[in-house]
Amino acid sequence: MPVAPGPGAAAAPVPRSLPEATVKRLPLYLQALVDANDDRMVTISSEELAGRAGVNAPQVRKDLSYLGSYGTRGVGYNTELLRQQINRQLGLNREYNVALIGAGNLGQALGHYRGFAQRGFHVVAAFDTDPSKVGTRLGNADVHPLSELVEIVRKEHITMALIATPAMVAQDVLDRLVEAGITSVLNFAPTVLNVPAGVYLRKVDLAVELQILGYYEHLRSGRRAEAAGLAHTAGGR
Amino acid sequence: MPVAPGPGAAAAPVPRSLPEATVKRLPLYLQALVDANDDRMVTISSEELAGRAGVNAPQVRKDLSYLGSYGTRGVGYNTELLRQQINRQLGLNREYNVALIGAGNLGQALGHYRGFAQRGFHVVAAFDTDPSKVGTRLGNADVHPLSELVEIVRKEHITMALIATPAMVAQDVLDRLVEAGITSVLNFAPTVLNVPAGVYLRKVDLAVELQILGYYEHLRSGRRAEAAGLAHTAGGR
DNA sequence: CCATGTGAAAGCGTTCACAGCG
DNA sequence: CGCTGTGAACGCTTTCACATGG
Repeated sequence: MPVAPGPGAAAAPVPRSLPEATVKRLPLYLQALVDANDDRMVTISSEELAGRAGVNAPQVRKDLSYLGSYGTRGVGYNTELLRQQINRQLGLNREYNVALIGAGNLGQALGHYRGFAQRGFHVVAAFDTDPSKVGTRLGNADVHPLSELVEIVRKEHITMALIATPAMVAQDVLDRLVEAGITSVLNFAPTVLNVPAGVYLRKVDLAVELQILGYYEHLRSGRRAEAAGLAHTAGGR
Repeated sequence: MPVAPGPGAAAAPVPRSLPEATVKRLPLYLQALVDANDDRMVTISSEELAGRAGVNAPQVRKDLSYLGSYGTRGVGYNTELLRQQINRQLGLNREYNVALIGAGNLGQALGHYRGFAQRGFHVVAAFDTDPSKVGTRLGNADVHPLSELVEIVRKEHITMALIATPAMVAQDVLDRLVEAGITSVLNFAPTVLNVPAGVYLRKVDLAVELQILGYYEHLRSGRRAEAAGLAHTAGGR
């Protein structure tokens, strides 16, 4: 429905809006394609790609159809071509400068994580209020006092930020980030944050993930007890 | 894809199967209720709860209706009662023992994270192959060699695991966890893992989160460039 | 009178079956 | 002939409007 590439849109209809669910899977396909390339595969079928990405084949074909027709019927997709197309769609053919706020447990892990730089996301500056952390080095970034945030974000052309602070200060930090002109934020603090329109905020809550896991564990253990005919008082545990 | 709820589970008293989307939001309501309790609120409306959880009011009411009727018409929900009910539904009225595999950057952050224990998830043992890490302490857990995994998991009654290893070894680690009888796993390694039926596997991929963020950043910057003469006010939320 | 609880409608996302094309 | 690309069916989620009951 949103397709029909009009006349004149020959080379690069790049930023077309994709379904959110598809966007979430594209990085998986990308990784699978990189792996397939390492395995010297020149072409790959939707079936094979699906297996490597952990989804099913019709899903892969539907998702890829949103990008255009980059496959060859009867053959499959050219691994390298498809990789480039997904890379382009995701905007990964350029580099991003990222700020990291909070140099505690999680902040340190994020600052040292190599997976970010490998994909073009460079943590170029870290911030913390703790004087004993300021001045230290975190991965490739210096740890600055929070008071310098706005200044440094602008000077270093930072467009994205990771919030890894305690929940209490997360909203204050976010407000400063917005003031500095940042438009994309990944929040690891377990709290709801408010952003003005035009800023994209995404949340990762590790404790929530565990609680979801706990629900299914709980559900299953309840079923196991029932299956054994032990409605209640199912011995110990 | 992981563990279909499955039919046949009719009216069971406590562990009734909830829609997956609802399960993901219950932890948010829980946190909002704890906060509201701290603010001395005895009752709370769906409107107020929605605001604190970052969702909308009809969504809250629909979600809560799956748990039963714990509200009072014309008044709202009793904060403490609702908190208990959600707690019970999520299976958080008991404690879980958790294994942490991988004591690198991310593993250390997870091992020290206090949010887990606060919610009843206790990391009681950590594992790593690196001899320099084995024997050290990580939060409340000792770091053991990976070879002792099966033995210790059984001895410590561990039912859940966090995989924070390099992608290369994640499948091997998972196989051992399954062998040891673990049924719920949260995987932080950026790779697709295969589990037998009956084991619930959930994945958190930090690089993927950043790539999704990058897509929307890219999309927006493309739009800004296009916004030469087209007055198209932001219609987002 | 007010906010909950809920059918019904609308909106998305996934799955399917097969037409289309190399 | 094989695998892609896609319209259409299906199922899950969200939204809405309002009947319900304290």
